[in-house]
Amino acid sequence: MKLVDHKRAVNEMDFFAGDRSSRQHVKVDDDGGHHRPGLLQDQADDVNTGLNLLTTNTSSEKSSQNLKEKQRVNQLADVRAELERINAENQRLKLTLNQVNNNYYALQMHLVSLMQRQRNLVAESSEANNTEMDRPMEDKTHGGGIVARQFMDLGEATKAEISESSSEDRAPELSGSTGNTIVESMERSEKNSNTNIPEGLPHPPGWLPNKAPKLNTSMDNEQAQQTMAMIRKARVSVRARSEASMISDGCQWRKYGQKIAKGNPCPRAYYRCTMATGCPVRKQVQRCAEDRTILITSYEGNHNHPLPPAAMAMASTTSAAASTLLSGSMPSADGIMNSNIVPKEMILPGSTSLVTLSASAPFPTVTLDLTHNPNQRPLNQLHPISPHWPHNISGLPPHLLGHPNYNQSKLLGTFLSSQGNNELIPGHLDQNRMQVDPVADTAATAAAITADPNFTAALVAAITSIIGHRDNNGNNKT
DNA sequence: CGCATTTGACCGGCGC
DNA sequence: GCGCCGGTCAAATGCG
Repeated sequence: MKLVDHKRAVNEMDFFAGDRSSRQHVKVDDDGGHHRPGLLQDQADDVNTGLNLLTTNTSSEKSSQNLKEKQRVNQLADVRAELERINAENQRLKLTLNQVNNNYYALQMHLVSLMQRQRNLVAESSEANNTEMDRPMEDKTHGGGIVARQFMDLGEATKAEISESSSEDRAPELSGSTGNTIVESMERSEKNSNTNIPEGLPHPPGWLPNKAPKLNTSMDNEQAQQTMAMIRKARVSVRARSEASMISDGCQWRKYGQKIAKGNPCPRAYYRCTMATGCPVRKQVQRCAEDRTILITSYEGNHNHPLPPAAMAMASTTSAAASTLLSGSMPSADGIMNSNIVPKEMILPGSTSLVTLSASAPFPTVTLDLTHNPNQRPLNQLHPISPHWPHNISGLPPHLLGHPNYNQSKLLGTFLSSQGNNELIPGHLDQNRMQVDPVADTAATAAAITADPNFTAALVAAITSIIGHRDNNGNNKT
């Protein structure tokens, strides 16, 4: 019995899944309502026409009219069914198109990074490659400076890529394009790239690799771990004036804790994203001690699920900002903040928002200050617009940064590669030198990070999304 | 009754 | 080792 049912079901499936022309032939029989596959529309019309011609008395006229009406109803039903089918097909095509787009951009990113690497190879071919072997021990001997050193070494990251195979480790990533987050892609990278460690590159115990995801180096797994850890730790804070207890960012949050933090009488609330089970994103909400009308919201982590449009801007901003911040050649947060080259705060062009790279936090933090009005710009404000900012990231389609499913490690990697291109970054950056001044280098990078038009675009998108949820008085609508 | 929030306890990191 | 602090857990409580 079940077998028979199954067979029938399959037949029906085949019937509806048939090609369009045969589907169009499906008709509902006038009297029984039975499906009559194979009956052509024009044939039905022919029947109809014939009946009309034969009508000579009123009863047959009535019946023919009924038939006509029934046929019209049936035609309508057919059209509706066809519409639904086309809609379904349209949805499938949309999904396919999205996947193709993702793959295309992934490939584009890969190509750009390969070209970048090739350029670096050519530029450095004349220079001696004599520092790679010593660096790990050197790192080890710099007591207490491991983390800082990780950032310092970023400047030399591209050099390490010289002797490395190019695409093997990245291939799975590229073909996949299914990763939603940096973390996910890093985890995949970790799985894919932990073999064949060259003998010439020892890994002393306690040695910590560069933050930069070189993606195809022999130290990929360690670096991936480091980067993952940093990305998990990286934060984006948003300061906004709001009377509401929470700014609306389009995501669903569940409160899991509240604390009175030191130095602020206002309690800090802890939320986790509940839009998907296991989503690692957390956020903290706290009022500013100095100005209770200012709400400070900190985001941490990357969503592991697609986001509604309302949440996309913010989420992409947090992850983009975090990855951008982390991918920059920062010697350390302190290195940036202590540098007299790099501005501590910058105003986004075209907006009144303040972007701060935080040094005090134990992890990299980008703060978007939306509380300043145009007439109250703070000190140290700059407009670091750089027309020469690496085009391989600014050339990305704007929606890419906001795409929740885009594998952001590619942005990370490509962006990193761009750090080594001295044609593109004006000023202090010259990564092709063997000796890189880490302070000047990273200082310029930090400045350039914030000057990145795409980064600012993402920030502006986030700001817009927030402002869109606030009324003229700065209060949340929700 | 189920779900969300509250709140005290607990844990790990860090500085002294 | 100890205390402080930030972050998280989980039982209790509240609410629709």
